[in-house]
Amino acid sequence: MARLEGSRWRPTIKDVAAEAGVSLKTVSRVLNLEPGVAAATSLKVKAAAERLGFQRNETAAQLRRLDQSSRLIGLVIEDLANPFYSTLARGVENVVRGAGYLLMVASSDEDPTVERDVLRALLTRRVDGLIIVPTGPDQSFLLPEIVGGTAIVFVDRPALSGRADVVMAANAEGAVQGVTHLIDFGHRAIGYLGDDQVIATARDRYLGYCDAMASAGLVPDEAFVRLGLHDTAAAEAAVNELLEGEPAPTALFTSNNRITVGALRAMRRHPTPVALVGFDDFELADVVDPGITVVAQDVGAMGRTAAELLLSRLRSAERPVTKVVLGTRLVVRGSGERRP
Amino acid sequence: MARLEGSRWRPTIKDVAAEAGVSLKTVSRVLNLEPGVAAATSLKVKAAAERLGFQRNETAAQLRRLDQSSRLIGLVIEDLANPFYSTLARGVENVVRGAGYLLMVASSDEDPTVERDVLRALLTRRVDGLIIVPTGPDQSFLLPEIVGGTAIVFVDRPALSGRADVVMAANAEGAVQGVTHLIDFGHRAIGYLGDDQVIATARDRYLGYCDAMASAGLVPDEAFVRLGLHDTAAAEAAVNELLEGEPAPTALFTSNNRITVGALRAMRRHPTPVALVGFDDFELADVVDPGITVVAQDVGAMGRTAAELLLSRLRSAERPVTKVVLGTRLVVRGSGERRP
DNA sequence: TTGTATGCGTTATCAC
DNA sequence: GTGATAACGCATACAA
Repeated sequence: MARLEGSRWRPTIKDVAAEAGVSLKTVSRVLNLEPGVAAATSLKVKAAAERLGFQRNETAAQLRRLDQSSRLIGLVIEDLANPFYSTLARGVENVVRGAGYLLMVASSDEDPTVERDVLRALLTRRVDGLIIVPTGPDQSFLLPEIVGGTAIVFVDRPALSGRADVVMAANAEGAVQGVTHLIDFGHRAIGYLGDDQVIATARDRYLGYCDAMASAGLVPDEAFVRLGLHDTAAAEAAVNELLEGEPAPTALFTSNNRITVGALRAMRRHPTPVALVGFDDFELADVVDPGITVVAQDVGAMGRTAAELLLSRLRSAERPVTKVVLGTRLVVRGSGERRP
Repeated sequence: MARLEGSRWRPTIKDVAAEAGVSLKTVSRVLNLEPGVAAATSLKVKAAAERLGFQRNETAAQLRRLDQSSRLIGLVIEDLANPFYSTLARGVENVVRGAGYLLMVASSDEDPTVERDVLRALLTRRVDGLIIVPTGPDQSFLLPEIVGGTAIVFVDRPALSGRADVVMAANAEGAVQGVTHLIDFGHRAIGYLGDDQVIATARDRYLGYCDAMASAGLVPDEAFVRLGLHDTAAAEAAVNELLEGEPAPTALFTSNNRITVGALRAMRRHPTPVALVGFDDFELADVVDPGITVVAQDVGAMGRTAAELLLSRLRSAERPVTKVVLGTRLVVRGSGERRP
């Protein structure tokens, strides 16, 4: 097959200037649409640029510009392959690209070390702003960056309370909503499946579960609570255990999309149907039988909101720090309305 | 709430040099781990950098470096929110980040104009390489970039045949496999649901369908073929039409993940069960009842392979152009084994 | 309307 | 071992 020969040479505005027989500055003016260039000169320059296949080196331009802005936004999420985060990322992308920014994405895999590494990498590239799903308990190493002029918005989970903008869901309230729904349908033995409690959303949702139970005068049976489930396989195993227990819960609250999927796998193999409400909506929730009742958050809106906050922060660093809490919505589909 | 004051000043190596009482070049040597610096000097410099919170400006470094490499990879896919592409993206990310590159992602929404715009934006940022799911019929505008030294790998669909590396699935063969499976189970009236035929994968899979039918001595009934379906809603409507027709097909081949989801929605409302085989696996394929038989491709592997090809191209521009075709795998789960 | 000189933050060259 | 100086590709200030 053919070989690719990269000459690795790219024309600069200097080359264009020589080609057009004008000065470097005139080329710069034409390319930046600055006024004060004769129409004929402009045409000459454009033709020369076209002939040479000139393409501006945005990296060099950024270096010299007064504001040093890179028009680059960094996004750090847990896992790009998780539909929750990819939907979030798409929301962010739509807004920032509409404003002329390019998006750099990195997955942290919930590992604070990885998170620090990718953040450092993004910062050395001088991104104008960062949208971060924070991992671990302490993001204070980012404070100097905020002072240094990098805009930062946390999303899904709070961090650097009061020092950076945050967009998140009403996690506790949403969990209360979902668990109360199960209680309203007559359930008392409600199992709870949750992620690692170091994750803020996991803590808040578990609190919501406890609150809802307490409000109904119920005491959660510790045997029905499984925490620290971080993937579908762990959730599947935990649900299997719960359903095989004696007594078994009559209902389950699965507190994120990974856990709900794992639970569905486990429940397929169990003859006795239990009620199920999940936190997070997912694509086929309406297709399985029965449809899965969920506490839905608008993940795309969460991403868009975070991006808008970031852009607004870029425009005015003086705007007061904002925290946006997006409401959740109970979507009734059948699985949550089974009676004990 | 608090206000954020960005002083917008960042220390440079010049500042570090002054702080450490050495020359700029010595700081550079220390930061780049170049040999020939006294241990004491090195410590002094490191301490000064630490005190000032120095962070190298990678953008400036790139500008002066001889190879001008940015350690940036651009990825252009159709839609980041589609699990197929986000899984692909994650595969790419894992490989390139492991090699010290950062990933810039952009969705083209299958629009050639958007594709050109984001590619131009990525190229002005001087990405070292591009991984592209090509949209539209002509990517020849990228040829100068290959010559200019940008490595390019196309993924999922071929482009610039023989001039750039490609990773794709065995689309026609996979479709043959799926449709033949339905034929083997006694189906003759097999409906085909496909995306817009300008998309290479859509064309190839439809060809596979036709081939499989022909091999069995069957003539596809035009009334059973619906093309140009680009989202779940369109697929759902098309399947509704097919299933309400007289006669209706006894089996369906849905040729991508969007279409399969739409078909499942439609089929939920139809009493007569039909057989179904889909192209692309998806997360809950084993959870719905019956499980969905699919022609699966390893999307993560496709992303990883594309990234590895790209890295290898970055290492040697002289390597012959390569085309990798990844096989598909029929996953039997129940929906494709219903008899007419 | 156009051009010259300077500098952004870093790496490269070459001298000491 | 260390440092002065040029240069990367472009924008900026200022001059003509």
